[in-house]
Amino acid sequence: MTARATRSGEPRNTLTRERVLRAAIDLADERGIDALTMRELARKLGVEGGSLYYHVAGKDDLLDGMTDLVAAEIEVPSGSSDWKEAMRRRAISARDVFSRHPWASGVIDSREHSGPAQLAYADRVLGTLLAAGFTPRAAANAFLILDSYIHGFQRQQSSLALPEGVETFDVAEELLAELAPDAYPSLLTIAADFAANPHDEMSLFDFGLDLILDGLQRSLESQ
Amino acid sequence: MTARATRSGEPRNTLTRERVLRAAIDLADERGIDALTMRELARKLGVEGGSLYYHVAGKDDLLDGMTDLVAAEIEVPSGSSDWKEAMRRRAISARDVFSRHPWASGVIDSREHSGPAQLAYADRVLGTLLAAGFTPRAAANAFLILDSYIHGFQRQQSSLALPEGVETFDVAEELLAELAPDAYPSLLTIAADFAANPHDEMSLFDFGLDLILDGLQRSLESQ
DNA sequence: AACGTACTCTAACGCTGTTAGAATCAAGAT
DNA sequence: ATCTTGATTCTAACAGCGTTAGAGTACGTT
Repeated sequence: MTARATRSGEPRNTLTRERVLRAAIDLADERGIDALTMRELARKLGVEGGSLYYHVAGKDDLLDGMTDLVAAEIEVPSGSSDWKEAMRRRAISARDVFSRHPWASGVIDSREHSGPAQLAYADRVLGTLLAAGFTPRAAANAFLILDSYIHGFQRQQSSLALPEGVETFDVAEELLAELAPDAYPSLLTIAADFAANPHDEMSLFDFGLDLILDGLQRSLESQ
Repeated sequence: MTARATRSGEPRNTLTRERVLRAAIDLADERGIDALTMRELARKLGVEGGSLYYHVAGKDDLLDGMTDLVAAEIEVPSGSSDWKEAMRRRAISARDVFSRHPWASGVIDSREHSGPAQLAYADRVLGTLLAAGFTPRAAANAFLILDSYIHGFQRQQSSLALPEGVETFDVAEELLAELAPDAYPSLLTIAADFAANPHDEMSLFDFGLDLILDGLQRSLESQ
């Protein structure tokens, strides 16, 4: 079973930190973050549970490595003169990445260690804002607002914060109307509107994104 | 030990769902969400682990109940004519609540079921926005942006997303300067600025909050 | 051919959430 | 007073989790 030809000098058939992290990301993508267990990950790699600890310090280290690899997927602004367009592009890129890895947003939120890719990402974003004329304090705040929105949007996509794991707005509307007709009238109005006028995910995201970017621009001009 | 006088008709010395939830919140407040284990919670209540399952369906139900109780602490807008002031007040109230219960923000984010208090909270907020003239879609987006900012701010307060669990900016500055002097220049600039000009938490929060509220008002006027 | 390092396996530890059934308690009915 | 009944808690175990120490294996180097 381990009879793999070793003709070339490259290490053959042996695990790597990178391979472990990639497999972990795949597993979390396919079956959810709760299915990511050390033994299950080992099984996916054709290896026994304890063997992973040679390449990874523990599950915390595993999660940190995964999130940093995901952060590296986010397209980072590079020398663009238009800060607004640069922020829009990186926000949309981040949204795409988090949509490919739905578990990542929540894991990043709960983790306190940042890897090099996350630090580089933050550094480039903040650098773009500073270059645009934002004060350090304003740049930090702009970064916080934008990133919070991206994460919040991802969380909303994952689960609409409505009872019983409802997924679509029309189902939510029915459920609300039956369960408590008069208890949550505004919630019902919103659900009904979204059920009647379905928006695609992209335009919904852009709506809030442009609002934030315009607000940031105005605060920059009056600074 | 269980010899408690039972003179009045009230149930004496017996557990309640409410009491279990309150004790769980206290435990999470005092020793962190990771210390909240069924056995530890039981010990705090002077009872054995399995006994909790008579009052609570499981740990998921426990967490859902806790978050809903916390959500009930948030001051909700009531019949105010000024939507902006109402939103500011409830945002600040929410920030205070999440600052009293630092674990709550993360738990709410990772949970998909919303209890009655959370639904009522959302309903009142959305109702205020709708009454102010926001379209359903704009109201939903405003809610998302504001709530994301509140959660994001809380997360930033809990951990500044800098390496090694750094807490204050001046320590972060030193660490960055030593570890990688030229790797993250903008991050260093920000850290240096915050170390030199310490802002209190409140003014930092208000800074971003006002920016968002102004942006929302503008989008309402041009709607 | 033997060595030594790099990698993996095995087996166990303590901890977690959860459950079924026995035990206990409080109190109303007879 | 005793019996009965239902509500509440205890006991003991289960499977699964992350983690670790030490034994085992493979393989490039000498």
